[in-house]
Amino acid sequence: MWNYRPMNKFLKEFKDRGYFYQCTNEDELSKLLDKEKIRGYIGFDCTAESLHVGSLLQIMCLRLLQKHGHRPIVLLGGGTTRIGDPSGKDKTRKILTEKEIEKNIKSIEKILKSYLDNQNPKTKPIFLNNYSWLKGLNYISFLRDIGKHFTINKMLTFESVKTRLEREQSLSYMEFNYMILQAYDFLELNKKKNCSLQIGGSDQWGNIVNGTELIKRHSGKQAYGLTTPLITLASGTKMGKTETGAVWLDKKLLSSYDYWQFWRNIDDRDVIKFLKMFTDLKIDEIDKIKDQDINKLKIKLANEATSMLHGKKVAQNSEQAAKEAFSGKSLGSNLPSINIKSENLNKQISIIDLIILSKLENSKSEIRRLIKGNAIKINDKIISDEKLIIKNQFFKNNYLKLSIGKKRHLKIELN
RNA sequence: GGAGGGGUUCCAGAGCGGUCAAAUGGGGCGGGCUGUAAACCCGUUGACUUCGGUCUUCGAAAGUUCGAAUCUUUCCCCCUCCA
Repeated sequence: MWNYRPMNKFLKEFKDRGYFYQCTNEDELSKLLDKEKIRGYIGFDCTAESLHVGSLLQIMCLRLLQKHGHRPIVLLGGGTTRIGDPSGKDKTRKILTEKEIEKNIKSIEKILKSYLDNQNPKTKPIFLNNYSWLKGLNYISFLRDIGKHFTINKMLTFESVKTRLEREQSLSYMEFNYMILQAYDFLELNKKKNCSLQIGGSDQWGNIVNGTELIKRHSGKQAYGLTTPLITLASGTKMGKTETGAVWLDKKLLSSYDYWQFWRNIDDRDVIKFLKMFTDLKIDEIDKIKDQDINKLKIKLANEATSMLHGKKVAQNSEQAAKEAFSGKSLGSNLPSINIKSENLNKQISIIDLIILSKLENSKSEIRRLIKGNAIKINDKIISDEKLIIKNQFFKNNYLKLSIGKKRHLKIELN
């Protein structure tokens, strides 16, 4: 075709890595990105105390913007979290207190900073909290300036609203306004920060389109939206569970060892896809190695993903710990560990109490069951007596390795 | 406003006076097989236990009964249909 032009590099990589789901106007966005370095934003909801892997794809998008010389804006939804996004929710979610939200924002910001390049002045992320402009809104002027651009007729057609109404589940006026506020955020960022792109998960499509349309009507400017697909695992389940629960991007909530394990245990069928999505390896590099031994690839994935969050050293330690833990014999000096006081031993602590103390399990009945099922090991020896008293002899150089099942290992240190 | 149906253990869903800590399926956990995968097979899945049992659970409260998830009353919440 005579007017063929290659797709913008950012967009191409965005697609190649599997981040792409929908775009408001792909051709024009591609041209714009070729022409200039832009600012793009992603909003993060601050309902939880930290981010988990569910948000990792969005974070990767921010990194990709940086990589191509664009500047990411991170919008922390301090204001909108006070309202609650009804998208994908059956019920009104619980409203958090101001304090909780502030605390969440701080810890989320910290995580994002660890993923992004904060040095390059041209691409370093801009952190904003929409509470700063939402809190002072004047109701009447907001209705006149912004409200007039929204029709109820249209708003009622949005999926998030429709499903609520269809199921006759109440949707409060407060939540109904969420989409307007998010659109307003985009307008505000467009006006004040010259932000012309919003990226979000596919469930945000409606909210994003509202934003670009509002900008068009209000300022006559063109803005763009991009969405990422919902990641589903080959097994059909939602991404983000480990042996212990949610996969937090915060070592206080999930140890780096467990984080590494999460990636190590990815379903075979998802490995290449995730290498593309969640590592910095080049696409052609991944294509070259994709026929390698699947377990090597999983280790690579785990190392890459863990380094990105916790650093290379920690990733290596986790790999080492895993090797030791699964090869069986050695103590696994890099395993997560806890300390117990030697007085506890003098008090004749039983195996059950030791496990309770370690917090690996919190039900004594469950521990008894595990013992019956040959699941509990101390220093790789199966424990079959639930009344076993733990004595000093179990500790080698003040260490003891406690295992539950094949995957949960803990180093217990005496002091 | 009128007429019905329902709220059961993580979820779905049976039970409808004692044999019910509650069928079955899913999920979870553990074991086996393997590759720390998937699939498959087996076990387990309220808490505590001196392993004899004990205690707490079937929307909430009160009641009937020797005995209630099961019957009665009141309350709360959901759903379907008709206006």
